[in-house]
Amino acid sequence: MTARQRWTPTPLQLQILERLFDQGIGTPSRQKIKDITKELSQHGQIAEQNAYNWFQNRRARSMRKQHGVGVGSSNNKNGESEVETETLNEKRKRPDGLLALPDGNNNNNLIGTTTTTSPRHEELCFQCPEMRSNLHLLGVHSDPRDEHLVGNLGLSDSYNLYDHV
Amino acid sequence: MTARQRWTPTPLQLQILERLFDQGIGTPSRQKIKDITKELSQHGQIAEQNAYNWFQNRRARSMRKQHGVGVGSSNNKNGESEVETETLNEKRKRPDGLLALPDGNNNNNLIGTTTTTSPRHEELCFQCPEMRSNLHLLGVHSDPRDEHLVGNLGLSDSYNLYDHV
DNA sequence: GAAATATGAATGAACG
DNA sequence: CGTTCATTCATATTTC
Repeated sequence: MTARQRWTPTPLQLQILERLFDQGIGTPSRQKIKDITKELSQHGQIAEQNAYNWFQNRRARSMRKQHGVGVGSSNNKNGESEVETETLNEKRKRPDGLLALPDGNNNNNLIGTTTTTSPRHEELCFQCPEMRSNLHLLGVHSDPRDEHLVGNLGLSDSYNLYDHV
Repeated sequence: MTARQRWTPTPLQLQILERLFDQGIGTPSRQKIKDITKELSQHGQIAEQNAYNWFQNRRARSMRKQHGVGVGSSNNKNGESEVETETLNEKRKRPDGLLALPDGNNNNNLIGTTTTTSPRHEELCFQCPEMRSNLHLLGVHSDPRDEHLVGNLGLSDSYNLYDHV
């Protein structure tokens, strides 16, 4: 069983998540999580728990400047609120113009004992699609069915955005 | 340039780190990390994050040795006497199966030159790890806050209410 | 020099 | 919510 045990968000999903995190402040409500998950499902495999964890991790990572070295940047003792402005931080940085990557060897199966020394390394796996997503309307379904997919996450349904507008 | 993209501890630093690790500090607190980093700074360049990561990796590595991964074949490379009786607590078990994604959508055609004129292929080729690597190298990791890129991400107006302008 | 390995770094998931 | 564990990724190092 070589299935992925760990969810890995696709770039599109990441994009959406980042955007949501950027505009959202804190922990999304449960309904929101469901909604987001539903939308993200259109772009890849995802569960509500994944989205929830992602937001939690994201927030925890954002608030890691004064408390601990935690995981992330080197050391940021600034008192500025990074929660909304961490745009300046660059996490996934790749070194300067050294990205002249060798030809894509599309096989990193390290456990494989076979010597897959395929001499042909013609990169062929790059069909990067447009980043534009047809992510249109997020279903504003007023379906308050309470699914216990992730159990009680302790999410507060305090501000239901749907009711606000 | 071409400097150490990755921190490499000097032998002296490694010595200190190992000694500290041997003392039984399974989880050094942040203050400890700071202190240790201070100490290590006298022997070479280091950041708190480095020390933190080092301890994390060290601990994870030790745990792995004890339990034995048993990936696939009987790839048992035991014989390490370095593992001490530090913290052989019970390993955190994670009952899988919850997020076992079906492999139906994992067969991403990388070549993509087929006559698949399907209109929506946004996330078609973004599941395999090898592609992720290539994408990283190419810096295709989408900019989180790129407005025009995210353009019609379709953050529906319901969500925009957080965007208090 | 390429493959195999060691290991630092990133991150999803879980615990308290 | 903050912290920690576990897994993966990327790169430095070693080996052949």
